[in-house]
Amino acid sequence: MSPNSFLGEFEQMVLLGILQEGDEAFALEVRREIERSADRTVSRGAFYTTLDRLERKGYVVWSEAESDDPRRTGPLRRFEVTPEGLLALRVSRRAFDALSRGLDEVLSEA
Amino acid sequence: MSPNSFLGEFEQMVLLGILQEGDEAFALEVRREIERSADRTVSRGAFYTTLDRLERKGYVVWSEAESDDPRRTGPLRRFEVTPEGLLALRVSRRAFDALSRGLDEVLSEA
DNA sequence: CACTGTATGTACACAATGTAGACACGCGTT
DNA sequence: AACGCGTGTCTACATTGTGTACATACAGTG
Repeated sequence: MSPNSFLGEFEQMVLLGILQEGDEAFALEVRREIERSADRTVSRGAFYTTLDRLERKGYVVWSEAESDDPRRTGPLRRFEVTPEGLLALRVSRRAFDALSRGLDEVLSEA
Repeated sequence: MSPNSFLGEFEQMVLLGILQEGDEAFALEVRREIERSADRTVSRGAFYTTLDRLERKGYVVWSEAESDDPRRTGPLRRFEVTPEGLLALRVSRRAFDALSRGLDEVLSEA
């Protein structure tokens, strides 16, 4: 029934990161958010590649933004999750929630 | 800090499925559990491949079991999540929980 | 003005994970 | 013996994850 095309692990994180940043979802801010939350490093290459794939799937869109920092140049991409992206995220979460039901104790660290 | 080697989406599901089945985590039971919870089909090939990879990583172990059904033959694998597997699962979840913080409303379906 | 450092973003290659299809095997039933 | 059913294996290929090297632009410094 479901599209059988699940979001990858990292794709979900990127989507969540964008949502976290709200209106201020500049690419590298999102990246930093993920690094903070997941306690790991994320290379720019990996990050932009994933962003582009999500865009191709129609799960995110972006627009140029200007910045107050005069040193910034180029596009400065600001991202937004589309309704389709949100839906995909929800579908994934629902599956996880169902599979995690009753396992809270096991899954929470000692 | 973290191993930077995240569990894949499907790998997590398999781990969760095994935990759900508890002592009765026979391969195809687990598979059915995932199909139920995630509302999608899972081919045997895909499933066993993932199981083998999890085993190579030391995240699951299995033992043969006999069955009450005389028609059943061959190994009949019963799985178990190792402490390492459980840890990996927790690490992944922690990252997701952190990234999802405050997004409950957005993520719950209408 | 060239030279260096910082901040974005892009291109590309390769590794890891996800997925299906075809194959093997053994037991009951016919 | 031929067939169907329930398990499990092998293998090829698609998708996703990840790093490295590169390009561009501005500010500050000499």
